[in-house]
Amino acid sequence: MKRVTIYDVAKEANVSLATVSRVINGSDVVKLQTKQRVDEAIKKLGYKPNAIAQGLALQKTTTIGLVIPEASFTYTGMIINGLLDVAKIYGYNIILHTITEGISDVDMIVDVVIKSRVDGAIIYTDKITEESMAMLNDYNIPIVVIGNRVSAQSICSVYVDFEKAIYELCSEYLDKGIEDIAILEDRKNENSTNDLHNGAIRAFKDKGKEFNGFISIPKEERSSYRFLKKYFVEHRHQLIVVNRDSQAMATINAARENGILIPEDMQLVCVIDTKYNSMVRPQISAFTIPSYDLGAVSMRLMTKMLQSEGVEDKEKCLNYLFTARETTY
Amino acid sequence: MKRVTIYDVAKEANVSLATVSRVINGSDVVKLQTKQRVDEAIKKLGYKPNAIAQGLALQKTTTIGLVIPEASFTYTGMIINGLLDVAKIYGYNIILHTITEGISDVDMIVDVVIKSRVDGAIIYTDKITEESMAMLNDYNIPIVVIGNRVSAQSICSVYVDFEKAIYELCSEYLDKGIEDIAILEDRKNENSTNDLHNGAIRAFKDKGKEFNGFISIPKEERSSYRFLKKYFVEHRHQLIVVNRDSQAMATINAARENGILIPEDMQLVCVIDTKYNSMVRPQISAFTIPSYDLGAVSMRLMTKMLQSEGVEDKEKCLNYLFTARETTY
DNA sequence: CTGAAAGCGCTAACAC
DNA sequence: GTGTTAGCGCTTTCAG
Repeated sequence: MKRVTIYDVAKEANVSLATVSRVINGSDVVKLQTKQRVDEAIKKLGYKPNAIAQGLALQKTTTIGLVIPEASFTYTGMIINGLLDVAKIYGYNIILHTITEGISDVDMIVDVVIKSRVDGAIIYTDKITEESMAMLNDYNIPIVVIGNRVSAQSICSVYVDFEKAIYELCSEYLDKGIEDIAILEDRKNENSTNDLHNGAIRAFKDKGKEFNGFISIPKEERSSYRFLKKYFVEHRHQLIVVNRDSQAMATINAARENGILIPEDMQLVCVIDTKYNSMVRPQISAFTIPSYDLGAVSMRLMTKMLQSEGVEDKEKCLNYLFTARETTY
Repeated sequence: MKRVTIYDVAKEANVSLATVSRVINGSDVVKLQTKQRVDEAIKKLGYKPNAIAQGLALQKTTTIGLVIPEASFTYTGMIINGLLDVAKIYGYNIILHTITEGISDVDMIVDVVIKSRVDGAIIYTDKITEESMAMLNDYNIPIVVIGNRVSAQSICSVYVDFEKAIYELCSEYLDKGIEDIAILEDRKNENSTNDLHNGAIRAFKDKGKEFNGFISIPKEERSSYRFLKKYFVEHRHQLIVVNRDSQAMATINAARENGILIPEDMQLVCVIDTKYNSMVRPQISAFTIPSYDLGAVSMRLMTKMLQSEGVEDKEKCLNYLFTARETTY
């Protein structure tokens, strides 16, 4: 089926293509009668404007590039949902890019993102380096970074302050006299791990104590579970903080298999909440990240940047919420 | 920063834009010396070809549209991963569209998909109607449908035969003398539910029996869990088959809260396996769908269609695999 | 209110 | 080998 162009419509409606263009774009200077003729022609021919050609002519594509870590959909899913919903409202398309570890890949993304001439990019990854960011910034394309607090000329960010969250959590437990607190490394999320660690350090320091409950998982270990199963043979904690749901489950299983009762012997807090946390037994206490909002706000921010409405605040901090379930008391 | 065009590069390298174009596209007729000059200019200016303009000129975009049900990332995640990996290899971009219930939305997707002039579309949803499919087919754009067995002139499909899977499962249990088998409706996946149901019916029929263990969830119930909690007060089964991991967990929780032991009193099989099935306790027996492959194969099929290599088989059936865990014996 | 014409950046014949 | 030129489909001044 031959694609019907604006020209075909013009001929059918007996007007010039300029007029058709006006009708398409809702220009109000067209006489109602002509508009109707054009509308009919469009319908009859089943004409759909070629977004590519529009993109070329307008120098914008109404699509934005989304960059996420590969294979991360379980925890980025909600973010993407939020993003898509807002994108849909504003009529933006999303081009999906995943990023693998290793710098070279980042360059590839920058390459693709630039070539595809998206109007903007939303990036969610710990692994992107400052250089790549600078590169992107050079191209002067609006960027929203999710998860890290950064900003620059054309870069905004939306994040949740976990350092603060953990700070408050630790402070509270310290006040209750619970001092043997451990934080489990999440090798897949360096930055968040650092945030957690720093929050704990600060909380302990403020009470005149020193935090040294950071559990790092040796490189050679294939999974948190395998590691923890051995770890718990000799180690105990009163409270353990982990990053993702899968780590939480791994912790529960490993602890249980070593005779550690949760929450009686050890309490557990998962930082990133997902629906699975409340599906498993015991239900896992967690910080609810407003994932959906994280995506929605990012996209909203993006639209603002694109319309160069003044973006008053380039760094948006969203609030977390602690949901106590069965792994704490 | 002003975008640098092919024209700037041409001027810089002192050649015509045609030559630059040739270099970009790796045409081998360019003299090495000129090529080098052009390459230098490209590097110096930081030139990146405008994919939009290329798209216009070539009448193709090297991007394909992916259509999935909204908020489905937990179970489509792996599919998307497979898809993206193959897409990356072949240099295709992915535009992401989500589809909500309700026909009108489908038209919107068709609209967007056509307007964005993707080279092809990969669709994963139960909800798309035959009409919309026909519409898409009219536009003569290559389509790969994931999950359902359909094909047409420009439509291929990749699926897993669950009807057969359930048929075999039921047959096996019937042989063992277990006849009280139930299948739980998945309101979010009509078609799969039907497949399951049909498989069971066929299995029973082949043994000269009748299947009537279909559990449909009343419309007014907000979740499987809430429904099952009440359901299990009066009902028992020897084997229950559910579609998704979340339903499996709901079933376990609801059953347990009604004093039903799994697998002792009731065995449980989840149709769509995810990593969560092996993280929870008891670990859930499930059919492993080759999700990643589903995505990868689909994308591979798409590339074939796009290069109009003869696609010998328009309907690709992938094999499932039964993974027995702790909810069956 | 509508039409003519000049691009947007690139590719692909077709010349030289 | 390389340059010239005519589109790809649409938007947008600028005239009328």
